[in-house]
Amino acid sequence: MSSTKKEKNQLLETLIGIFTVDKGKIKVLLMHKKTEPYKGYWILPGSVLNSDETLEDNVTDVVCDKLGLPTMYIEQCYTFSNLNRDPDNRVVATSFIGLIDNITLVLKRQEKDDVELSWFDINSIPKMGYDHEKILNKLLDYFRKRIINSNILKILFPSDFTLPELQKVYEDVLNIKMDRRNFRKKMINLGYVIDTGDVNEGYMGRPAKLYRFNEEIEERNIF
Amino acid sequence: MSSTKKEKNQLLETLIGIFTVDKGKIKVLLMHKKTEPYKGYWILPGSVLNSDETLEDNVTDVVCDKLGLPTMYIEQCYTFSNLNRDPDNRVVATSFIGLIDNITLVLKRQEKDDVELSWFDINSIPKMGYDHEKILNKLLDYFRKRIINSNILKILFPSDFTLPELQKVYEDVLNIKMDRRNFRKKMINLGYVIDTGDVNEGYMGRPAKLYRFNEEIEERNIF
DNA sequence: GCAAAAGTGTTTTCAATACACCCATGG
DNA sequence: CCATGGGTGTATTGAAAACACTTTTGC
Repeated sequence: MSSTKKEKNQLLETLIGIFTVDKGKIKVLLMHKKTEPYKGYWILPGSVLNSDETLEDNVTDVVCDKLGLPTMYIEQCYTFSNLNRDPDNRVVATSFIGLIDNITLVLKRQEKDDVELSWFDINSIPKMGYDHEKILNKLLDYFRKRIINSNILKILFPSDFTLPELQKVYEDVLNIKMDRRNFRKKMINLGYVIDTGDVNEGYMGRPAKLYRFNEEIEERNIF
Repeated sequence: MSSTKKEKNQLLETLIGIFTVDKGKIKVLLMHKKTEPYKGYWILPGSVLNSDETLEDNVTDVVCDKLGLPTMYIEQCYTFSNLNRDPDNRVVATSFIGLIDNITLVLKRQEKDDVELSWFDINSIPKMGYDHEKILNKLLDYFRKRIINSNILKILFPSDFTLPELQKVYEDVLNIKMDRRNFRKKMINLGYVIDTGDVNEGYMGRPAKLYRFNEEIEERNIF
């Protein structure tokens, strides 16, 4: 609302949508805003760019220092420059996606008690502050395209996984249904995944075989 | 882009790679720099962002006012933030591709005598100033991806064209060779182009049929 | 009639799709 | 033995790829 105390001409900020897979669902990490404007709303984590760092360095710093997460894979998505994005200043935002697998996340996460973070299912996003819902939607579009035209999901499935697990995530993100047999054929015959020889015991029903992504495969359309 | 007298903390600029098709070749429009630094080098057109405009508005203004070109189709590509991009200031650059067909270009272009512009074949780029060669390469990568996963080339072929012409451009940009029969089959059978019923007379050899892009086709992978 | 450039048809291969039954485990 | 979930095979369709000869024009 008011041009309160910030310096003028604060120009560039980063915003990051961090995605992980938890129990077969894609989640995004959002931050609860504790000050006006948009107090009580959820926002994408981010930070104003300093003059001595690149956007990518800034994002990595935000991830590590502010959120207490390990360094992760990031990709730049889009730069937003609408005049009224921020009620106080003219701020241009460059958005990123960040991907981290749940195992690394749990192992290397350091709790920060000055920020309230929460993981949201990408199909039920809460009320967001600023234009962050629009930005998150663009990040999701970008993520979906990357999932279709690459095997980027391997970053979220680094260790042994089952094909039904993987299929559920593809179906969840792309919002489609796939035939189990055809999915297996594609993944195995086209060489995207490799049978580890192990099985996933201790669950209901027949144990599933465990696979890992084939690192040798070139970047190309999967769906 | 800057000279030695600008204010500090000049933060954000736009850069645009404008592409057109001329005589079956893709060309990019570059500007000859007349002042230090990088005097005599070629650079991508662009301009510093004002606080009262979006990046997209800024690009459109550059295109119209500085270059004397008609408003054209643009897409944002990538934002570059290396610290040493510009020797004088810390400048972050958001890059765009611009596409315009040669007929509209010739009809609506207004000459500006304060800038020296030249079209370069994308396969023989001159020595460029700043980090613009790196940025142009990224723009070309982006453009190639868009050509593969959409029928964006239709913007450069708005009026009647022949399939051999179109094929040559695909081959030129993607640096591949295609079979004439298979190319025709794809374009016609999958509905990307429509036979206008006219033919291209007055050239050597058998006259070629004229086609136009099918506007009804949804965005999807072509190659 | 010949040079130049464009048009055309067939076969093979392989991924995409559709579809129904059997298998391994836990309780 | 039954409920749960995972694994498997076959037939069809359609695009991709490979490949050589004929047609239309200008000169």
